Amino acid sequence: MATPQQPRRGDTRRRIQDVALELFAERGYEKTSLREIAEHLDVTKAALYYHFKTKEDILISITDDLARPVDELIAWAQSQPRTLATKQEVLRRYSDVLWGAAALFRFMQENQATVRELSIGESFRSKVSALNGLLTESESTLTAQVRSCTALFALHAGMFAMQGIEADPEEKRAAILEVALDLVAQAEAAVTA
Amino acid sequence: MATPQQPRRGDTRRRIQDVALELFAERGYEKTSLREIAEHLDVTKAALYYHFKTKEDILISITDDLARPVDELIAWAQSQPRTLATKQEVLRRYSDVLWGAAALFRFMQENQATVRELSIGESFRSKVSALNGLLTESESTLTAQVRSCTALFALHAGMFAMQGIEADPEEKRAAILEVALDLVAQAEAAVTA
Amino acid sequence: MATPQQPRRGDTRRRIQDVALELFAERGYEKTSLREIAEHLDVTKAALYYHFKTKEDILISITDDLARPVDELIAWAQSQPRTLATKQEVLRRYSDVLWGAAALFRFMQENQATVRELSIGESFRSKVSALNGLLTESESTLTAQVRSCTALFALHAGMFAMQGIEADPEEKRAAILEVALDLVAQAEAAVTA
Amino acid sequence: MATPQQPRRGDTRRRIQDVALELFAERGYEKTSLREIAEHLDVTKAALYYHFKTKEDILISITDDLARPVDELIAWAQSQPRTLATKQEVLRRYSDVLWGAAALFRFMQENQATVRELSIGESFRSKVSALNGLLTESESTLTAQVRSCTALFALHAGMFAMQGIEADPEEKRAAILEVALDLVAQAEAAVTA
DNA sequence: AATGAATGAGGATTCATTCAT
DNA sequence: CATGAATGAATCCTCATTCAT
Repeated sequence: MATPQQPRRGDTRRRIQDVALELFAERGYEKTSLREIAEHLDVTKAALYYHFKTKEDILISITDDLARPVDELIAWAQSQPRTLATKQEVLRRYSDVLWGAAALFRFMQENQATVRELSIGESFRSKVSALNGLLTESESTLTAQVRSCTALFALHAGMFAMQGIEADPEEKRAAILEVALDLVAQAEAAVTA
Repeated sequence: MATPQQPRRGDTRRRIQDVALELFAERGYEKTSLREIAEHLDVTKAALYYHFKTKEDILISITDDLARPVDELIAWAQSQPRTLATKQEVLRRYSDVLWGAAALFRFMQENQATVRELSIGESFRSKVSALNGLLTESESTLTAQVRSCTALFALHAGMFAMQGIEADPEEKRAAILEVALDLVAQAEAAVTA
Repeated sequence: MATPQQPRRGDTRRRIQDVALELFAERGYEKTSLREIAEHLDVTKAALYYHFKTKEDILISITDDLARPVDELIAWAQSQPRTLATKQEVLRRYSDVLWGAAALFRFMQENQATVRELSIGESFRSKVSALNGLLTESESTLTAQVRSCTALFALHAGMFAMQGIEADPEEKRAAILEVALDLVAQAEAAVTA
Repeated sequence: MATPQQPRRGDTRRRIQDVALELFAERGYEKTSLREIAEHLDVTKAALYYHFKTKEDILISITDDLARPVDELIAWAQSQPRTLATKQEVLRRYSDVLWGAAALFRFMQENQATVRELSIGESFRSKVSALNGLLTESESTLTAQVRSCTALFALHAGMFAMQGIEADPEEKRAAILEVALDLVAQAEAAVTA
């Protein structure tokens, strides 16, 4: 039965991703150097290059792994009827996805200027855009569209920006979701009315 | 008479601020080098240092100039009764402030990770926090609090993140404000009820 | 076989130290740029940073290596009786140490203003001070104390400042040592008398 | 009459020299920037250039003013018989000169590496050399020559390097002079014997 | 699977100096 | 008598990346 004490073998790749994401989210992409990442892992910079072609590649690999659920969510939603129930389920699931990979989404939100110039930028933007499209009916009121859109951003903002509100994290998350659900409901109401 | 060919003459300091903010907002703070700024202005890097002590100092000076209205708004709000009307007026004025210095606030939003490590980070955070405090009643429902908070972020997000919605900018801005106003109204209703 | 054409191979670190010390002693610490050092070695500036964290670090490493004998001398002297014989042996050995790392001590002497602001400054000062304490009896005449002190500085000055006197280096060194030995003898005599 | 309150007029040139010397002696020539000097005087860098052609020029002017006594001393000594009495008087007067312009000589001693590359370097070296020549008889013993030389350096070292010895400054200075006088006496004795 | 040694490009910053006003 | 504005050259240092071993 192996030596569990050992710093694991073979999973270096994942450890790099973990540390990199942590640092990227903490200090920003540009301000995080490969030297830092390597030092945190007690490895050489060159070791990183054995596992990844470039710095950007590390980020891409992280995104590939962690953002897949968003694609799955979009795919699922596209196969459903465009009802209020679906939209609300999208929000519920999106909330799960967001909290499941909080570090990555925090990173995306706090490094938008940087990410925009990276290859993942476009793909991320298009995902958010797709989600938005699923929630919004382009023929409805401008106000209704904004409401749907806001529902989405409420979830985003809720992850980190609402630290002013003190409450049990899970309760807070529930409250945020509630507000978001309500927003799409109102948006829908405007159309149906 | 009138303005001669070269627009330089004492206004270099302001020109630096303008170009810097433009580039910071466009490409991010870290990725914008002083060389770039200097080249855009057709000046030497050293000239920048005649006007500002450090790179960060350029940003600080911009913030000092452009974020003052936020402080004024906060001061005003603190002298008003904590009624729904006040809160809605805060949102209206904040919307004006935001659009009046769009580039700066866009920068702040898209470079959060960077800004957090800069001296302006804390001061910006505390301003948003103060505004939040003015909109939120800490003894009200969690949901109500989230709603107030969301009103604020709707304005923020509205500036750049809602590009999916195609409409006349002014109309869109009005719609966003309307949603925000509605959110605080709903929050207030919960308390009063 | 034997040493091939290129003498590089793991000894880069030492080569940097050698060239750096040479240039520091020749042109002064501030006036010696890392570019110069790199060029003398036919390496990139960045290579220096692979081996040393900072410019000051290069100097520190040199001092660590070359000033050790002084510490050993101090330690030895402290384990001996405070007799004239011991003091004279201290001077003899110090003379050896000084001439054994002439470039470093020349540097220290000719860059005092600079060194004072560097981390090695304090440690160097304290070494000289310790040596002085070993030669001087604080309860003896002021003149006697000055004489002991002068003995030490005669050795220092002798290394470079006495170029006016033309003579065989070794003979000159012997003469300087003789004068120094004589000075402590006179100092001691005053006490004993 | 007149306004003595005023920050003096016309003596700016001297004030620059004073501040410059103070800073040069304190932090070293290279590490003292013209900006620093200007700031200490509450003037613009450009103002310095009104009074002096270059940074080096400031130092030259200081040296010209303060080192003149050394030239006078040398001239006087050359007109005297080469007796022990003369040599001792040279030391006495040199001690006065040294303590009369302590900052300058401290600077010279602690910035030798820098000074060597400046135009004043050669002139300073030649003065010390001339003094040495006046104290030393080239046909005497090597040891005797070293003794004379050491007498001179004892005075130099005495100014700053003997801070380990605690005593009233004037008494210390007297003791140092005594040791120096004694050294040339011993040197002379060897020849006469 | 990883290291040791190095590079080239570029970063922010500082300096002595100039000159029109 | 002095300033305000600017420059060109240099500084130390950091970074992502490479490659032979």
